Amino acid sequence: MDGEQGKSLLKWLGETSLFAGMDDTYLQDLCGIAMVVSYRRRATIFTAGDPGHGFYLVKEGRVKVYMISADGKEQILHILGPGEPFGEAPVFAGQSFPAHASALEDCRLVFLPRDAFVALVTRNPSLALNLLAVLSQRLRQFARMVDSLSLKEVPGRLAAHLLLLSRRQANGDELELDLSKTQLASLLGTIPETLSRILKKLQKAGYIGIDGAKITIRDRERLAELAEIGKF
Amino acid sequence: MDGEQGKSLLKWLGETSLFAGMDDTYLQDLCGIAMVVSYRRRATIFTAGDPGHGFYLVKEGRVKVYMISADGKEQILHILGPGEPFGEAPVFAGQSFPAHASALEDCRLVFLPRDAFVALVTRNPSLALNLLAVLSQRLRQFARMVDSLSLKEVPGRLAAHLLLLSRRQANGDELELDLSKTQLASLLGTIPETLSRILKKLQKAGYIGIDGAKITIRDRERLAELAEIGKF
DNA sequence: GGCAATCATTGACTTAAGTCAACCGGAGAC
DNA sequence: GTCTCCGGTTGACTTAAGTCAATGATTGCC
Repeated sequence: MDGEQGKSLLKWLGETSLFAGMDDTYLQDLCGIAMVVSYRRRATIFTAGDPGHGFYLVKEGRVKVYMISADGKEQILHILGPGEPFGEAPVFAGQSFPAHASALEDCRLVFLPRDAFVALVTRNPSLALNLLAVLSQRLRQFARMVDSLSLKEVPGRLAAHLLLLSRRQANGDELELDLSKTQLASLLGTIPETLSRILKKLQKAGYIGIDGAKITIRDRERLAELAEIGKF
Repeated sequence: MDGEQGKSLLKWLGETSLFAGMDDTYLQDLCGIAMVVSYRRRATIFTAGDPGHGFYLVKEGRVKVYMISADGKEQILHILGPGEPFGEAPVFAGQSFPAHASALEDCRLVFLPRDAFVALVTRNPSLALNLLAVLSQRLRQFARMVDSLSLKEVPGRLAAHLLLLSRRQANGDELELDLSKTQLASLLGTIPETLSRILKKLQKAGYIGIDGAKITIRDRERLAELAEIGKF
């Protein structure tokens, strides 16, 4: 690894929420074990059942983690962007990856091999706490997801997602879908046909305006209620 | 806290998977901050949104962690038995409990207040690793649950659950449901009526025999296939 | 020991959402 | 420039599973 790259990688790692506030000496160790890898759009990063010899941090691009049913239907579990880690479960709970991961866009990832990383965690309580925070946060997301899949209908899930995007993008009542509708359907636990119909239904009912991937929230009040109640 | 109880609590804590292999000095600290609390069957332990000032370990009895929809339908996220922790998410990801918890049976819990516990984790890398393992394991469970809710039909989920119970109880092809059918329905993301019909359907198809809460697996092969494929 | 309350089962009906198939339109390939 | 392919949309139809209601079966409470 050349010095210039090594240095900027160190700086970058220190800015991720996982390693924020860590001593430079530790970050140096980290850089020593880190490997930067690239994947093209649609490339498979790992598959359920693969032995997990380490985990990843997204440096550039976006990644999806998902499950596939026997007949090929896909359910996206997470979308990860720059700075976010994924594939950590097998690092601490032994075994293998429980899900598949692939690149949504061309991307660059940092791979951290398991053993060296575990050793680092052992010597570094604040890193352990950061990790615990990340995993706890993810458990929370999963709980919401189960709640939503089991107790809400598609319109409710969609409404919740639109409000989430709106909050994230902080652009008033305007927002832009950052996934293809096919991928969004998979994230919401449905199929493109259904998503398409429900978007239109929400538009007809005056909840939203649609212009391609651009959505305008027209009645935030009722959209929030729909997300809450879960039924249209 | 009297000496006799304090001593046995220490021994008990040392035997849980979370604190296994921890030094007695640390366990002593732990006992110092632990509080044993009792709940009657059906009692609420915490509610979604409650500030999480600590987490719990089940000492005796069983606990359910669940979500409730606006119209009262329940989805069980976990069932916890002796030795298992719950409510840890808010300890590390700030904020409040994301779900509800209540006692399935009269039970006795150990409550560990947040701040003292975090301090302990900081000084104790092996505890941190144990915790990371527990949370990772739970993430895995959640991934399976999302998979199952989104990509499998009720018969598939039920088949998977029966096989799980059979493995856990290790009693050949005989197994006993350890939850009321209403609670089982809630765990599988359905309602008692549907569960009842599907049990009967599996019986008619020769997959299982039913005698109250006692189930006999009659065709493990096809049951496994059903669990895998997810469709009847 | 009998009454109330909860749990389980069954039937008739409704409905959300999936399937299958056709079609449109834009992006990129040649 | 035209062709192909993929993503999105729409319509007609099917189906798994939920709702509502009634009835039994158990459990446990005075």
